[in-house]
Order: sequence, then C-alpha cells, then structure tokens
Amino acid sequence: MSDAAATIPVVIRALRETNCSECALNPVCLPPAVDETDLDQLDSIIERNRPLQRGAHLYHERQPFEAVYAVRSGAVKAYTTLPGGEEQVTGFYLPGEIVGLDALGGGSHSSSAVALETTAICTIPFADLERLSQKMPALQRHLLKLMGQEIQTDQQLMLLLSKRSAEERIASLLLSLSARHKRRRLAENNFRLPMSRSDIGNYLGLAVETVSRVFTRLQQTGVLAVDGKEISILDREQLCHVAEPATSAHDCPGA
Amino acid sequence: MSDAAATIPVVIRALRETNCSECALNPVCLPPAVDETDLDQLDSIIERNRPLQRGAHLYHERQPFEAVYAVRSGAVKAYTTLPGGEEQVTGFYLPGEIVGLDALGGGSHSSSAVALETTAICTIPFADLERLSQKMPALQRHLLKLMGQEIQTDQQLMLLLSKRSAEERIASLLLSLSARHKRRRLAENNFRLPMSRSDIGNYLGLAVETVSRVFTRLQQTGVLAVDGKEISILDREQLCHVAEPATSAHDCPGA
DNA sequence: CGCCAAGTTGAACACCATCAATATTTGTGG
DNA sequence: CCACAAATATTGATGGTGTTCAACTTGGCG
Repeated sequence: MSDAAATIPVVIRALRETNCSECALNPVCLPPAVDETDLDQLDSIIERNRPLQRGAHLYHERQPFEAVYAVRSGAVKAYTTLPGGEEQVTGFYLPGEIVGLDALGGGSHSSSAVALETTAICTIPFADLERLSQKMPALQRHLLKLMGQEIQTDQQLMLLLSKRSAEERIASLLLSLSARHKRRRLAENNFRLPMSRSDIGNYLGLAVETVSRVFTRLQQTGVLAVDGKEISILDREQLCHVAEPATSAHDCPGA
Repeated sequence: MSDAAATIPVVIRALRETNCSECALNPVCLPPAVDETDLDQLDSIIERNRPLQRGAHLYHERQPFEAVYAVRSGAVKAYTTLPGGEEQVTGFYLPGEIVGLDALGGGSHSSSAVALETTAICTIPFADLERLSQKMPALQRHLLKLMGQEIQTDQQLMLLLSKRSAEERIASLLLSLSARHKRRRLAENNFRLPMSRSDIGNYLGLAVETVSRVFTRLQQTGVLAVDGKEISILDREQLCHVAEPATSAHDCPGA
C-alpha cells in the first residue's frame, strides 16, 4: 500500500544507528523515560551486538538474569518449556519493545527468548540499569511502568484464553499487532506475521488447524486478505466486531 | 487435622499487631526486603485501616493509583470488567500477599479489588513507597521482584488456561492455595476456599457447572473431601498427578 | 418458616481438538 | 536455476470435552 514505501528508510536507519538519540525507535523504546541530558548515560550502558539469526536465542530458561533486551528490528518469541516437554509461547516482541523482564521475579529467567527472524537487539545489562535508575527516578518509574504493562498485557491474554472463541482470539491478536505497527508509524493494515501458525496457535491456546481455518474464514468474509504470512486488513471495523462482539462497535482503533 | 490448632493463634496475632516487626506475616510480606534497622521507616508509612467487610472494595478499575495493599487477614479478589459488562477474575490474594501492583503500568488501576470475606489490610501509599525505595536499594529490588513474580504467576495461569483440562486447572488451583497456606505455616491439607464456585470458574475459564462436576469427581475418586467451601486433600500425590499428568510424579510438593 | 443465592445434577448441543490426507512453502544441494 | 526433501499450512471427517439450558437441592439469613 501507499505507506509501505515511507517506512522502508525508517527500518534501515534503525539498523544503522549506534546510539539512542538517533535511533528511529527512540519514541517507543526506553528514551522517553529519561531527560535528553541523561540520554548519553543510558546510551553508554547499552551494548549493540551483531544481529541474531533466526532461531538464535537471547537467553534460555533458568539462565541467570543478566540483562534486558530492546528489540531493534526483527521479532522475538518468548516461551517456557513445560515438564512434559511441550512448549508454551508467552509472548511476541516487536521493535521498540523490551524482552526479559520476566527474570526480575527470581534472579533467573522463567522463559526462553528466540529470534523469529534476523533480529537486531540492544542489550541493557541489568546491574547497570539498576544503578542508573537509582540516580534517575524517571527511569526507575519507567521500569516499573514497563513491568506493569507486561502484567496488563498478560491479563488481557488471560482474558482471551479464558473467555474468547477462536475467532475472537485471532482477531484480537491481529489488532494488537496492527496497533503496535501503527505505534512505529508503519502501515497498520498491511504487515507480515513474523511467527508461524503453530506459534500463534500455541500462544492463543488453539490447534494449528483451527488457526488455519479461522484465517480462511476471515478471508472468505472479506475481513482479511491472507497470503501466507502477509496480512492485509480489508475491513477493520468488521475485524473489531469479530474481536469483541459485545462492544458497541465504533470504538475500533483507527477507522 | 493436627496442625489446624497450632495456626489459630497466628491468625489472631496478625490481626492485633500494629507494626511490621511484630506481625505474624512478617516473613512472607514486605519486611524480608529491608534491613531490620530500616523496618521502622517502612512501618511509619503504612496505614492500618479498620477491617473491610465482605464485598467492600480496596479500589476500583480506572481509579488513580494511590497505594498498594498488603493483605493481613481474609482474602481479596481482583477482577476487570469487560466491555460487554461481564467480569474477568484475574487473581486471588491471601494474607501476606500484595495487591494493586497492576496500576504501576499506567498510573491507574486496570482492575478492581474486593474483599471476599472480612479482610484486614495494610495500605502502603505508593508515593511514600517509591520515595523510600530510592533510599533503600533492597526495597526497590524487592518491588521489582514482586512485579516479576506477578508476571510469572500470570504466565503460569496463561498456561493453565491455554493447555490444561478442567480437572488439571482445578487441581492446580488447589495445590497453589495449599502451598500458599503452607508458606504461612497453616495446614496445607485442610483449608477453606474464600471464593465462590463461580469465582473459581471465572478465574479458570470454566463454567460453574464444570467446577461443580470436577469437585464431585475428585471426591468420588477419593482425592478430596469437599464440604461446601471446606477442602481436605486426602491424596496429595494423586492430586499432583491430576494437576500435571505429564510430570513424572514424585516432584509433588509436600508428601 | 420461607426466601433467595449458591451449588449440584442431568441431557443435548457446540466448538474445537484430533486424526488423516493433501497442498504449499522453504530450504538445500545438484 | 531447478529438483527434491522437509517443514509448514490447508482442508475434511469424526469425536470428545466442556458449555448451555433446565430442573432441582442445599444452605444462609431475614
């Protein structure tokens, strides 16, 4: 669509930048929490490693907690491994979002995090971050805020899992992804799913086949255009209605 | 059972105390996070209000964030109200546990909290707590830790909701309640459910009827003795097996 | 004693999981 | 660049688990 072209330079810039103040993700990452004058201090503790290949891990379950990670480009999946060996996907993280906060609870990670595609990350050693946040109340507050948001996100998901039908769950996920793209000034109606159908099903508590069927149905009813992992939202209002039939419509984000 | 008698004095003491250092919940509440020498500072910011009646609210959804609350006795239910008007229970809080952390995300509460029975609470104004935690790194770390634990608890629940059968969900809830009783040195095999069947169903994503049926079944198989809200765990090992059939048994907490 | 809320039990149905077969995409090496 | 294998995705048929609707029982409290 028309706005896709405009977004390409943003992505490229984000990959190139080596400090927060010039990073394209600046407005959606950590920086809004700190004064401009303090930004260089934050900058100085951040490590920018080379990009991770698809399938490479940021950290593994039970590893000691060393850092939190800001996604710069690509996408990350967090999951836990259950006693029986099965996997439970606990979240997806897109550029500008912070991964690894789960470890604050017990000193070690309660989940693993893996790159879903080639992914660039900023590593923020927790010891440094904690020290810095002592000096900068705004940063400390932001940290707590991020954790609070994680809690709220999780509770939203609990709600989906315990009360919503397959269609409602998938429509909600698509709207969430759409909103997060919009936040980064990317096209909100056209995007690529970084995760497999199987990951989606796992995350939403559905069988792969059900995910597939729902996509097909949403396509047949003209709500979506689906081409593999490429998604186009054709009728956003209808999609909102599918996501929350109870809602009195028209409080549908963006159109 | 035999340990029930030993627990009564603990409960009574907890209600009477007016400072943390003498509170019976001391080992499971905030205090372990701070030096003994700093405990009086924590004490000084805590307000101990008169007990809440059953049905009274600690706070309502969308209310500005003013404080977090430590449950001293009784029990609290947290829930959100969905667009359609339905309720979604997000958690139960027992003595020694902290309620209200959800608001750290956005400055206002994303859920409501209500007393399930007569409940005594300690109110900890957040402004004071934040100020204090600036001065006491251990307290700050503990705050983050509590939030991290909340995240982990939520993720455990997501797991239950997305992958577990009705029996597994209820068995898991009972084991969780049992463990939390044990932590307070109360009988781990005999306790009273503070919440209704309907709350349980709502929390676990099940219909009330299903909850009822599962209780009946667990009773018929000799795993539980159920008398209204009074629960006795008769065969803990079996209950663990119901909760997690995949687990190779014998890593069942307590017996 | 009688009322209302909460809990239990039964029967029919719906939704989604599962199994199975086929199609499509992705990745790899010739 | 094509060919092949493997992984991922789609589609159909069937069945189980839990929901829904309904009737009935129990318990708390005026």
